[in-house]
Amino acid sequence: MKKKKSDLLTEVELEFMNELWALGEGTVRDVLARLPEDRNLAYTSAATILRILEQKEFVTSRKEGKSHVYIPSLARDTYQSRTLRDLSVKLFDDTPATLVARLLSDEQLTEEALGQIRALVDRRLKNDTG
Amino acid sequence: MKKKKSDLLTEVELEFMNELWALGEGTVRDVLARLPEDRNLAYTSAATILRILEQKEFVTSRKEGKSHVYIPSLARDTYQSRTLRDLSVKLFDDTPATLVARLLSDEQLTEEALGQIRALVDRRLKNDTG
DNA sequence: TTTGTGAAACGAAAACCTTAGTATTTACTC
DNA sequence: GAGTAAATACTAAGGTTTTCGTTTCACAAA
Repeated sequence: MKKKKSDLLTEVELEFMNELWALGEGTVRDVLARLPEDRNLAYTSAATILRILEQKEFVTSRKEGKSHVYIPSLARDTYQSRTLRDLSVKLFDDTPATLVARLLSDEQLTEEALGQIRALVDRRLKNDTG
Repeated sequence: MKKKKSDLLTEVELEFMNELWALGEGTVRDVLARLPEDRNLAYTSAATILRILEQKEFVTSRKEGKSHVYIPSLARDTYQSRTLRDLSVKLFDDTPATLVARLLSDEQLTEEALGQIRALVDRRLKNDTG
């Protein structure tokens, strides 16, 4: 029996994964350097988070010199999909169209974003039928 | 200075809010009755969750007989938008088009859902220009 | 060999979430 | 008013998350 327990990242874990995804891979110090100026997180705290991420198998690591280099073990795309599916189920009655509807109803949505979205939908339709 | 602290519901809080949104309003017993058979949550636990939701101002309540009737104090739509904005920022570089792209790339997306999404985008574009 | 430096490992405190047992209050009945 | 059933309030235990200090370790420098 697996423990499963959600597969989703916590707030801080996501914060760290975002930096690792941007870097490709990195040490504790690499990640820490990318956090906002006012984040002020102790080195040991960052190390702990990365150790936990490894334990949860969101990253792997290799030894390089005296440091660990951490590497994401799942792609950002994959995690994005997973998150959207989870959100769909929990808050949008498992109906992606409702999710898009809500996104489109956001007043702050720019004209540019709207155009991009239309293009994406068009392309996806073309690929399906053509 | 406000406390802010995220404005987002926890897992169980969302579970309860979903029932309240479906009901319009309800007592502890009403919500409990809607939870899945195998949920097996004690009455007092459910009461605690609703009390917490009230304390966090996600619901209000009025006294009716000897019970409290709980009423959502924000619409589901509103919370959906809030969640999407949060997710956009945290996982999609604040670029809603990327979010839609990921949604569309989901293999499990049905033809029907795709059609609905296209219709939504079209309608939104028409309303903007016309 | 001792000392110094940078990193990892360990342990744990503080905050918050989830669950539920016990005590108290409330509204109704006799 | 006393009894009773149902509801709320209180309290706390156990788990997870976030944070960081202390200790240990490896290696280089004196």
